[in-house]
Amino acid sequence: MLEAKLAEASVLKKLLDAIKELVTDANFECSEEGITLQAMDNSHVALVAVKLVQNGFKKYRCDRPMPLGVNVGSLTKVLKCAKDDDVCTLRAADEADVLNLVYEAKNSDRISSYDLKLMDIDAETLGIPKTSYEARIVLSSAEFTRIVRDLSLLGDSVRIEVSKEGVRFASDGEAANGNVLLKGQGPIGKVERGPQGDDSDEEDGDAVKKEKKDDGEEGDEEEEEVDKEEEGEKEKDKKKKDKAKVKKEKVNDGDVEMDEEEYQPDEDGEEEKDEDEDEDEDEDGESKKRKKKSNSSPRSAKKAKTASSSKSKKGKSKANDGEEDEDEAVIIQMNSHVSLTFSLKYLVNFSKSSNLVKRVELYMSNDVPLLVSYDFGQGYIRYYLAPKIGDD
Amino acid sequence: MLEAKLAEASVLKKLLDAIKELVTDANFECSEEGITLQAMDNSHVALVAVKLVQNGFKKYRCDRPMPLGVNVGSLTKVLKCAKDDDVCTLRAADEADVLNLVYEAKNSDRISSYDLKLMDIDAETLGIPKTSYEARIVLSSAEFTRIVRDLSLLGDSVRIEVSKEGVRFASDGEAANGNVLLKGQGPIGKVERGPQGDDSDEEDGDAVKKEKKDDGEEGDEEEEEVDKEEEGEKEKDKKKKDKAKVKKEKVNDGDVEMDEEEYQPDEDGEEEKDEDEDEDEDEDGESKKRKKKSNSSPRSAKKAKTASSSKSKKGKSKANDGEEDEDEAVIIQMNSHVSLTFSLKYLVNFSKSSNLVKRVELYMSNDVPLLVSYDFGQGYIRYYLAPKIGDD
DNA sequence: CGAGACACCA
DNA sequence: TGGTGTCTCG
Repeated sequence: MLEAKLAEASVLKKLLDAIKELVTDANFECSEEGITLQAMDNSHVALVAVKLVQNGFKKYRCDRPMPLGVNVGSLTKVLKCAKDDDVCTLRAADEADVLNLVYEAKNSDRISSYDLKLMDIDAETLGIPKTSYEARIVLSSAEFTRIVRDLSLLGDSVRIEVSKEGVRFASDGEAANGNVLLKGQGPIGKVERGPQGDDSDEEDGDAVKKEKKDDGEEGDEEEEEVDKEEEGEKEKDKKKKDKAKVKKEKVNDGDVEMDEEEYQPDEDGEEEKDEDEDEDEDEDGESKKRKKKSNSSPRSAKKAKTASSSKSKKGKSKANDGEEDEDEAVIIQMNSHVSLTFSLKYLVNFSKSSNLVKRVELYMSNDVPLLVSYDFGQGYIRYYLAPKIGDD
Repeated sequence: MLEAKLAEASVLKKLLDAIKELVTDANFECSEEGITLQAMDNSHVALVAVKLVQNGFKKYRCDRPMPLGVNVGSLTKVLKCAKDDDVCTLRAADEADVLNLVYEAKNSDRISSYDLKLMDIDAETLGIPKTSYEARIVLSSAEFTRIVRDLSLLGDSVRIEVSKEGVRFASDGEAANGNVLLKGQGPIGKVERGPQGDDSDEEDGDAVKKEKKDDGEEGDEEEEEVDKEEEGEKEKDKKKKDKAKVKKEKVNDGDVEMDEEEYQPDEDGEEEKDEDEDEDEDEDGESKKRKKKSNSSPRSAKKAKTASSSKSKKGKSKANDGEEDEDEAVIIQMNSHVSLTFSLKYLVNFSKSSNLVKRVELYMSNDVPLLVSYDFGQGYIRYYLAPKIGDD
């Protein structure tokens, strides 16, 4: 028995709008912690992971874990029948073959009820790729949308390069080449943490296939071999980082809002700096400067809040003028130089989630899938996209 | 000789936008009472009737009845050349082969003149179906649009069911079933009147063909036989109702603004309650309560106003807070349980008229065409749609 | 201003 | 039935 009441149907509507062109069928996994969905896109290049946490619901009850296999297109249609501000209740009996959605108008003189046929979907065990990264970018989701849309006019791929200079998005096309450089707010610091969530333990990052790079002419120096040997490197690397992460989170337990400030980068900053890149010689210098930046990071306070964070954040930014550019600031954290090439088609698709929340986070390491994370108060939607191989 | 001056071209524009996809050619019948248009849609399933009453014009003169056969698409194009707030004058000489449209900008520094070629169109004598109904629903035209558009995502047909519970729109589709229940404002009363207009005398309700029901799996218990025998019932029924209606209209003649209040439901309320349904046992009680509802009915005052009613109404609802939900309230009147199935495609099409006026009225009786009526101050646009047969 | 939806056309 | 153009919505 599942009964989940959302205060506003709009969240669900936006989520499904965001994934409907990526995924045709998917299981909504309901458990007492909330509802999650994980699915590969149809070409198995991208992976999408959605979570709606239990306490983001007005009311939530799920007696025992149950997968609800839905056709995403059908669910999207049914959700189109909800007004954005309708109260939306999802119900499914155990072993039910339909998911019942009830929409109640705010003034409650209209009650709509929809029964969506459920289907059995093979629960493909999807490995979520590694959870620690060499680079983390936080920027306005609207700006991210704009960048990938702009570049998609020129070419099919974008090379995302994180360096001390900032983060550069570059695309080469038939008619024109273009690139966008984001400078970042303050000095570049170390990557302070991976995405927050409960899927940190799943470790087989191979669910997202490597995509054959089909355009762009630069840097094919390593190819597959590096891919293999990096895999080994990453494995060790990840263990190290997980250890570091544990320490970090313990420190943060005392004061969640201080997580960025209290984090000690010196240890794992040195540890994590390992492979291919050799431009990190002066990173210690940057680490020192970074402390100043961290103190002014708007993200630190926002990120730790749960549930209604997006609302409260908005109110805050209205209230005090000093932070109204909070949505615009670009935060760049980097342990080592990262350069990856991705299909713009997917990134454009991912960026549809920008209507969910003002900020988006990008996590990258060389030769592993990019993570694009939209964390809204009541949960998150995350996309993983394998890089095109052969990028420099 | 016809000369008809409209204060705002927008009315005509909207009217033609509303019918242009339903009708390709039609006669505008001009007489001293105004201009009417009646046409079957191209597949002869739906009938559309438009009236522009004489006193809704800024100036109106029509010496003798004349039909103006126009290609609706062409007229639409010509009307697109008018700005919404242009003063629009229609002119046609007797026996003319063109209709002249003149648009004068409000500041009158621009005068446009268009001559639309006329054509001879067989005046198919169109029977308007019966004018008294077992159920009457008045609701926000935007909400009606929304409901039929939502349900059209799921299936091809909608079952509209009026009961004491309210009015339910239900559609079954491949992927999902859905229904919308509107509760109605206040207790459910008797049907207090049919649509107001001058077409009450035309009685052959068969102009709108019965449409073969092609989907929906429930309730085929009766089929054709009932259809036949109901036809006889309706014939008697209609006579009774027409009598009642005459009486009613006489009452209303004295004070058109009071038509709902002054109407005495006891007589024809009893008379009209006749056939199939047996859930009217407590309707007398409801009739008494209904008076209270009627007094607060926003529709009564609004309906009778002419010309600029929609504008003034809007201003009013802004001005005094008590009536701002005037546009949202659902009024349900029912003599007996009604359940009919219609093609959503047509209803969606009809609902395009919602930009003409905030409220729409639905009139229904079992096994006869649905009437969807948009009454704006200067006239009306009404649609008749045959039910799919075999519905329960 | 972009994108989805809808109608028209081929 | 699919593609294209327009329109309205976000």
